[in-house]
Amino acid sequence: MPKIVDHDQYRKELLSKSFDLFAQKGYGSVTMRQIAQSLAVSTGTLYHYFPSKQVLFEQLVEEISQQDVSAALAELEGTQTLSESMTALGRYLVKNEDYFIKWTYIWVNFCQHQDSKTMLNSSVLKHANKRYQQAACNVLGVEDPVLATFLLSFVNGLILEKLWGDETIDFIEQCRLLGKMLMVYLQDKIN
Amino acid sequence: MPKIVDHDQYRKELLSKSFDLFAQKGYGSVTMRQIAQSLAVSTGTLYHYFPSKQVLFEQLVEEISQQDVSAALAELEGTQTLSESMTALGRYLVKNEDYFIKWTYIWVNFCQHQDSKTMLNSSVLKHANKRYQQAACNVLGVEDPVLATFLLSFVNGLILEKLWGDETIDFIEQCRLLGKMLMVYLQDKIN
Amino acid sequence: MPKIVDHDQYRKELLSKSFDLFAQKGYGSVTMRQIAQSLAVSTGTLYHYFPSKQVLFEQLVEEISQQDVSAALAELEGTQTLSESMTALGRYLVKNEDYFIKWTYIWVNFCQHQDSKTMLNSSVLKHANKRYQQAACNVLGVEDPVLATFLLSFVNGLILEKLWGDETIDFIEQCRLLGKMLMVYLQDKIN
Amino acid sequence: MPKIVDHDQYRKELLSKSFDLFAQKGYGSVTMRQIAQSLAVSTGTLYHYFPSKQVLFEQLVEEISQQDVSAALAELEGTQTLSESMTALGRYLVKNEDYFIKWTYIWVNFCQHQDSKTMLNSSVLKHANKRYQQAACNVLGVEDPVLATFLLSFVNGLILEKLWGDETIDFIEQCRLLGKMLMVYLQDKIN
DNA sequence: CATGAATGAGGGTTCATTCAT
DNA sequence: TATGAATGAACCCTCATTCAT
Repeated sequence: MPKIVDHDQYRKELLSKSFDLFAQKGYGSVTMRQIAQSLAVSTGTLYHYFPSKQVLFEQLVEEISQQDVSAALAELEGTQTLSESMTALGRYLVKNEDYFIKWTYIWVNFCQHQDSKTMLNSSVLKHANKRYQQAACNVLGVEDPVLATFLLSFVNGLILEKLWGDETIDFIEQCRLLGKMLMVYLQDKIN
Repeated sequence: MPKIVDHDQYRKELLSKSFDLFAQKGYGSVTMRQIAQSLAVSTGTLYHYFPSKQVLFEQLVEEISQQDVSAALAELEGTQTLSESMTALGRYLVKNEDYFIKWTYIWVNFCQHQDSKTMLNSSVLKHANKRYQQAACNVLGVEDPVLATFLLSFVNGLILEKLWGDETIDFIEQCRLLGKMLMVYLQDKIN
Repeated sequence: MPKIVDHDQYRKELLSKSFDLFAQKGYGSVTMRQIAQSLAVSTGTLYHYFPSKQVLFEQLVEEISQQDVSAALAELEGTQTLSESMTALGRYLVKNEDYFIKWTYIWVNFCQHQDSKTMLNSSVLKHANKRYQQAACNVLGVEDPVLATFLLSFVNGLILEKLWGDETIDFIEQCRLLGKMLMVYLQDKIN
Repeated sequence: MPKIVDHDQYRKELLSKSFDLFAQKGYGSVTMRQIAQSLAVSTGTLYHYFPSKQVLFEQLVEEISQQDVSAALAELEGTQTLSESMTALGRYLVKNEDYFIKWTYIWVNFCQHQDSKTMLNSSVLKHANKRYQQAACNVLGVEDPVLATFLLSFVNGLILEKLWGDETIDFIEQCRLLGKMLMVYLQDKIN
């Protein structure tokens, strides 16, 4: 009977624990020792689960990208009107602000390392993108890719502004504004 | 008499030339040798102008933040209606897409290194923020900070989506959509 | 299970092996690479055992200062008269000439680097000093600090003269001279 | 008319000003920039007067070794008895303690660098040695090389003890002790 | 003569990675 | 499996030295 019941699960555990470190320092500035230390394992063990720093990072990104968006979006369900949805979205952003900022750091880091190499791995990016598009459509209740992109961009931008240290930003206020704009826009479109 | 060099101007020249490299590789993954090589100087010379990699990077960020936003935004002037403004904005983004993506990489890298240290330097961030807010108001023709933030977030988000490799995004289409939404929204507000 | 190494003992082994190099070249002129090479390890290994060149050197000094003086002086025991003691001392110096010269180089280097910094570490110096004083008293068979200092100074000076390249110096002759002087002096004091 | 009346004199001025720096930091740890700065000239100027750091140092040593010993020893003249001479010697050491310590640092550094290279330059050492021997004979009033070496060693040793941080040492007391010992010794020899 | 910008080899130190245990 | 000692290339940075002005 091995000590660790599930090799793969332990691997994922290590990945999720290394998330913060990569987000805070950036890929190029974290060392394998630091990671090992923060995971309370030896470097040898780290290399037992991941063949290289590069791969570790890529698996981390993949892990993030596979976290089920729909599950998260369940929180936004049960809302009837667009207005309610947007308010819920605002609250959701506020609640997970830290996570989203870290998430943004990691993705940006990942892309920064991708475009200097083969963009083969971009499949993970593209796949993630699709799911976010779909999620946006669900939230909006409209199957319009342009509008979905609009929503995603806006949300990304809000996070980015926060990441840049603008503490005056009010996610809820902003989302409410978006809600109003969407409503009058869609209304207008129908007429 | 020493070699005649305008020390400060040369320094700025080196800074602007190092922009691309930092954007492509990220702070932690660029080496001083690479920078020196891409600037066609020796490492010694690099250190003659910058006391450390850290400082070089910080000065680069400062340099970027001091590039005159208003001059750039002059391009958007001469537009009469909001609709025209937004279309112009879209074209502007398309034209400078590469620059904005690099610009985003650099700022994100900068923030990533800041928050592990004293956030004292955030003055440069805050200052830059203010100017972007003002620029947004100018473009909108409305002095509403919430709306300005809305616009900025949206634009940031668009860039970010592009940065993430979504090549399907159409800046012009998105900006036109934003234009429409703003119009009906502002109209509705008046009534 | 890791490689089994007696970390501390190996550290001391490395220290004693680096003694010659520091003595020959001087602190500021030895490189860590040279040290590593002469110890037949990699620089990485060197840094595994010592956090810095500075600390390596300081530990070397400490190691030297802890070498048991009394054990060495046992050689001088078994002598009955002052005259015999001094002759023994002379032979002792001749036998260990090389070591004492190196020893002097190292201590001088150490002091040279101390006085530009906090003299906190001087504890090691003071402690060593005391033990040498005591050893001098033992050799003299007299508990007179002034006389002890006299002896120590003389011995130090002899080494120093040798260090300076004076090959004509004859330790035994000099020590015999010292012996005579001490004898007539002590005799005279009694009368 | 050149700015500097006498090239050679200016060179010596630079040398004597660099004395302290070499003494404090040690040959291997001083940089040409530091020297230039402390001399308030540019590195270029430094190299105008000295072809290399090595040569600068060697010339410094030579300069030291050529400082007229006899002139300095004039202070000890006018003493009648050995006892008086020794007391004068003690005062002389006290007065010039700092200088002698620095002097020792420099010489030790010099030797440290010599023995790893060709000992050709030892001529300067040998020459200096001879003059010190002669000076010692003068002070003693006896033309005995062994006794001269004895005196020199003792004085060297006193300085060395001070250099090592032993602040309890009393040069005058020690020299007086030496005086007594010499007296009874010489007296005894005659009988 | 004097300056200080420029160089690039080399210094101290770190790091991803390997491997004996 | 798990460990951490070991490696050496590569990192950031410094230095003696050169040379255009």
